[in-house]
Amino acid sequence: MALTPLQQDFVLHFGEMGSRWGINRTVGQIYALLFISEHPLNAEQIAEHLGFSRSNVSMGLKELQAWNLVRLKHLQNDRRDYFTTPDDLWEIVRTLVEERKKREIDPTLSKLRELSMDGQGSADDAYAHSRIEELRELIELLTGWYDDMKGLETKRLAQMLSLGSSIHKLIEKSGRVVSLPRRMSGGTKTEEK
Amino acid sequence: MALTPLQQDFVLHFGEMGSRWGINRTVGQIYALLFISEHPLNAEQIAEHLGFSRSNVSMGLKELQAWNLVRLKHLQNDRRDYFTTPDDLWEIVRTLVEERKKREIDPTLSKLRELSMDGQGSADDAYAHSRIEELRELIELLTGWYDDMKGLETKRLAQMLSLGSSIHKLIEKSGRVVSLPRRMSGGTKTEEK
DNA sequence: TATGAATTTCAGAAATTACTGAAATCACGC
DNA sequence: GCGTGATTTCAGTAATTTCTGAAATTCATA
Repeated sequence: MALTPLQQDFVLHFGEMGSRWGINRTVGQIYALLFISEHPLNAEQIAEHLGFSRSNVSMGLKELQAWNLVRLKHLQNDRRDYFTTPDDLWEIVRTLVEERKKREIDPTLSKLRELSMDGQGSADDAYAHSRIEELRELIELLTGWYDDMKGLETKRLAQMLSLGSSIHKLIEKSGRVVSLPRRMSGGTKTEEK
Repeated sequence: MALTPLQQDFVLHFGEMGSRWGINRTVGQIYALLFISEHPLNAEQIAEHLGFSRSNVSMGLKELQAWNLVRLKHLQNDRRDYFTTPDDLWEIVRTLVEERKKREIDPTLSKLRELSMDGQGSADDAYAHSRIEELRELIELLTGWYDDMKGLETKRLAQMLSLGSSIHKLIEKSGRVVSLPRRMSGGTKTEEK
């Protein structure tokens, strides 16, 4: 029942990193444990492995469910909930990015749009307004790109990642027309430094 | 000396978001204030604008300097330190990504490499080891892509972002050879679901 | 609808993190 | 070096977050 040293080390690392990732130690460890467990685990098993109270595990699992990072399974003749992480790592990454965007970017983008509307007149706000506007445009560009990319099937995505920046040579070869940016009129002010 | 409502709103929003971004309220507000201030500010001005203690501002600025997110300026006949954010938003984004990677990804990648070496024998660890290895490979792919992209000049980067996923059509047209992935032998197992 | 296992909720305790004011340090002009 | 102002450090306090055990709730089955 006890964890091997390898498992122990992995789980503890994720616990420590938790704080940097904006989750707490418990949640990090629970996720790590599920990630490297071949079979689904129920809350009690998790509590036992990690030495947390049952209620703490319950809260941690709730948090992970809110992040959409765990899957719920049921076994025959056992009404306890069993948890796993998706087998497909790409799915995990997609979820992680999506959820972080939702929590960390989207609220700010809304706020920027709002401020951008509000703050148009006043001369006192001229500079602040232009900065906010610039920031908004940049974030719109980045999230627009992301929204576009997330639709790609995994195979193509991996392909593009492998190509890396050398893709830009393809853009050049393609006649450098760079088919008018789809998304934004002018794009952000791209002054090269 | 007081902030306009627009500035106030912006600053408070960044303070609130701070916790989600893994920084604290103070640091978030200081950064926001510097970001929308046309001219550099010294620590005392910041403390005054935001209503924090002088020492808190000092710590906040230290943190922002550790993140490499502020620039230090000096004015004629004034030995106080004045702070600004870079004019170029792209530079800010690059710094942000780089620093977050350094804090949030790199330590985990090191750990995964270590565990990947350690945990090779034991049958008990077979599954955990394969999961760890898979995760390591995926992160290597992603960070490799990032390392490659970060060298691009801003103009090209913005161009690629505007193109979004339609780039993949260029890859196809280019003869679909997809010049052997530069970085990894096989790439992560790309099973399409 | 009563039972009991599984799970969640929640109030308080414990731990961590943020913030302050006072004292210490630093750095520059004299 | 000495004095003055700017900045940092730091120990104590405040605020926040995490964690626990006990009580409440849920829910399948008898």
